[in-house]
Amino acid sequence: MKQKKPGAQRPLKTKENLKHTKALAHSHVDIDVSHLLEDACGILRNAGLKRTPNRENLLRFLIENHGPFSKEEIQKALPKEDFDSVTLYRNLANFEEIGLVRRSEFGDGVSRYEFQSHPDNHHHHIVCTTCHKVDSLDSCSLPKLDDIVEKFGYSKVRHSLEFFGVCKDCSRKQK
Amino acid sequence: MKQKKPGAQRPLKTKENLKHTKALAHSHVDIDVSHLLEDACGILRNAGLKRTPNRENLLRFLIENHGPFSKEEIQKALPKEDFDSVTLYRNLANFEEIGLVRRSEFGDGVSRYEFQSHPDNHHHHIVCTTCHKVDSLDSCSLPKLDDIVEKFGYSKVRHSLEFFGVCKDCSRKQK
DNA sequence: ACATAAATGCAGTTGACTTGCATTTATTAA
DNA sequence: TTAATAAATGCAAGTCAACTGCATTTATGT
Repeated sequence: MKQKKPGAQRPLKTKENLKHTKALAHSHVDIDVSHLLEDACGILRNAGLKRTPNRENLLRFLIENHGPFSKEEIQKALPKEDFDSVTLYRNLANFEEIGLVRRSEFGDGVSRYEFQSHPDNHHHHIVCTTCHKVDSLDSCSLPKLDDIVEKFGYSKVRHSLEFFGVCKDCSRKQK
Repeated sequence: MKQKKPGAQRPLKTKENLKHTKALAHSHVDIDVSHLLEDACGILRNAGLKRTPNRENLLRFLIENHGPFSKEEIQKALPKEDFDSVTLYRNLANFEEIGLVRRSEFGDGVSRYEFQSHPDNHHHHIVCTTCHKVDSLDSCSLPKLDDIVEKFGYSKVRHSLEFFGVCKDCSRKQK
């Protein structure tokens, strides 16, 4: 179950594009964050995973900030006593497995992760091929490229659409 | 971007047999392949890239076979005197840059490449998450997941859709 | 508080992909 | 045809994200 990535392009500059929407003391946002965090921890528990400070900090960061983020970006944003790289990778993999986070790849050899409050909470991204900024697109339907260009001011737009599933042969064998 | 009429010659590594005007008993498929190859080489030339035996063999393989293929798969299929890995990577990168091939990633850490006879010849893939077999899907519009499941016998289908472009800031700077 | 299964983190490994550089080769001009 | 030269090649060595093994620590149910 290797999930390695190609170092296809150049290393990517990880600058600060985190949204610091840190909230006021008792806003809806805070309440939502707490709620989402508790939900997530419930899912952890159901999956037989422990609620560790590492995981809680990681989850909180992903819930409070709108990704997707690379491991590098996550590490910079977290308390440095947390997050040996190995632990971070392992937790992200765990979270992905139980559906708490979604992993994306943008062709630069780095995986990026974002919180997924619900499996149906599915959307897509547009990535600047120059500065690597990532914007999120709403729905799950294929928007017209022109609309995207217009709405976000992007030019030279291309897209990549891949489906993943279990083929007939494999699902037969698995039975 | 047409260049010249194809003389439809064999792709040998010896350089002085380019005048073999074969002509007969070949199927439409062969003719198409030759034609596509000549077109591709014209694009090479226009891009200032040389027509080497390596590149010609690589192009022919990609034209004759329906990818996408990993570097590993390509290497196995080609004459072993061709294709040191480095050269292969470099040529694939060159081809991608001038639009002759399209690179895809399916999350297993390996880039895959396929011939793209025309920039508009754009389609998508469905990948078995178990055996990694890849099927191609026709058009460029978002098919209904159910249809795919039905048509190809896939189950547990998910998809990934990413857009790439140059954002407002970057295109401003580039001017 | 205890037992224990899971989580952590260091060190070391993997593997896809790149880079540097000396050599070879396709192309263009003489 | 040949000479000039810019590009292509290929070996060795490097890079870097991501992974594994294992000894240690810790969360959790009893």
